[in-house]
Amino acid sequence: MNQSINVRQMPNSGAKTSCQYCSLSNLCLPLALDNSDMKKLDDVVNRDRILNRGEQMFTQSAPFRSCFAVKSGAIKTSVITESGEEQITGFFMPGDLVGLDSMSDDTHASTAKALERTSVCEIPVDQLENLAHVMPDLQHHIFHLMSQEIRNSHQLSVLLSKNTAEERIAALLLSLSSRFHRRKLSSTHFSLPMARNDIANFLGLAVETVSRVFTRFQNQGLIRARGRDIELVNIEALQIMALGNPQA
Amino acid sequence: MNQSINVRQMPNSGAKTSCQYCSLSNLCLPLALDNSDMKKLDDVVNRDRILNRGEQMFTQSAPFRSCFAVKSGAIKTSVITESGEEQITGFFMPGDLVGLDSMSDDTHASTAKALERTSVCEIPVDQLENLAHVMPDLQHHIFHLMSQEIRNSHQLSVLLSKNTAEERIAALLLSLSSRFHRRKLSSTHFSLPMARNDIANFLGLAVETVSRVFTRFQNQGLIRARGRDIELVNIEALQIMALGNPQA
DNA sequence: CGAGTAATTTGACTCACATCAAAATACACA
DNA sequence: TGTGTATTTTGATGTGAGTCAAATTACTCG
Repeated sequence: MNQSINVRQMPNSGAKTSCQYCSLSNLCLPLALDNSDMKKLDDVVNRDRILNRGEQMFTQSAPFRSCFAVKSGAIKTSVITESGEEQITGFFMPGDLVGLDSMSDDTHASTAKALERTSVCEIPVDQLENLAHVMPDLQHHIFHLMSQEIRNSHQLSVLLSKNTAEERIAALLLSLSSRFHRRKLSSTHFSLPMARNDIANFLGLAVETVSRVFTRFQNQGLIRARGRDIELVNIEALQIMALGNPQA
Repeated sequence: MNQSINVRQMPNSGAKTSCQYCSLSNLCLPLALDNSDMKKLDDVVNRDRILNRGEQMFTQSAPFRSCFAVKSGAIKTSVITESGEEQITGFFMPGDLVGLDSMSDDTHASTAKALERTSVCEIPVDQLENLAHVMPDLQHHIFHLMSQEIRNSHQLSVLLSKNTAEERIAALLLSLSSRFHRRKLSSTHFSLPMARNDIANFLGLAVETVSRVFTRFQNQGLIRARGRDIELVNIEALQIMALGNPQA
């Protein structure tokens, strides 16, 4: 709507930072692009849509018109089964692209909801597709992101079908840790963006089980947890834990 | 099983049926293309690679150079965890495209193995990407297939984390049924391409559980099963079963 | 700040499915 | 066509995590 505004980028809150100057450009779509291509991308992006905690970014079955890049905050996506149950399919952090599971379909395959106050860039898909076929690197990058998402989902399937509650939670903590790390944040001390309930749902566990495992990990000196504040005390032990029983 | 009839009508054995005359063109890549585009696709496809049962089409971590379209037979893909366990991530039937989880990466994210004698068309990715640049419809179609695969995997996650053994197996049988149907084969009487073991692995169950559920279904008059030969006797009941407990 | 509500934790009990063991079939191939 | 191997089935038993219930702690907002 207002892509012309981004001409001036000020180190100011609420400023419309162009892709070129966005601190996430090394994680997000611009990653693959040279400067001139980035300008074109810039023009189709609607910046700074803000979502409050709990607010939906899009809803399953609603018309699909845009993907969203997370700028700050965190998003969860979930699918609702015919019997009405929710299954969280992913957590998205700054730099991640949300909505790829609906690419080239006309309705959303999932629901996306903000876990905290979150700002996103909206990228209309028709324009993204147009750009992609004049910009080979962009097409390549989208293929890459989508295949990455397939792989993530396969990893989740492995976790769900092969691992114990402890292994799943250790794996999730380590995954979050490495994602924070890639964003230049502490990999050992961070704040969980999601509630225990969401962790439980994502990992196919009961909330009570998640809670119990957290306290068990704490008692074993693997982590320190106060609410959402998490400190990974013994990463090596967590890694061994996450691997599961290696003799199997 | 018998789309090979089309192959036969071309001169000499090992005949290269063009995409244009392939009976699977309405399921496979050509679906999205007009005649002139299809010719170009045709030129990059290596036809009629044959795999015997158990033979690997590609292996996890091996260099990724091609996707494969299944012509006849069946393929399973699986990922191997660091602890050496296999998780089957999908079953692929004629018309399906295998290898999308590795698109735009340089190594395969999974292993693909033939469940029975299988023939495939090999499509080099670099050429596929090049074609996609110049053919918007092809690009669009690939996006579509990849997002479809993300969704399939999400569905699997739902199954693994929310459903009982009976519900999972009912869902799998119905999924196979509809896939046979789309290929103009009987939706109520078919031969399972995979062993009980593969079903168990895919659905995150023990073989013994799969076997027990099959006999239970048979005793309840839902199916008739003799080895891999399956007849769906009461589809409605299976559908209700697959939905899971609706009051939850 | 304090009341009301939501999120998290803890405990007691249950059960669906895994595991272990072994028999019954099916299948490959000499 | 028979023999050895792999697959499938059936039975007995154990357990990890779910469920139900209730206390505790953390938030929200007037």
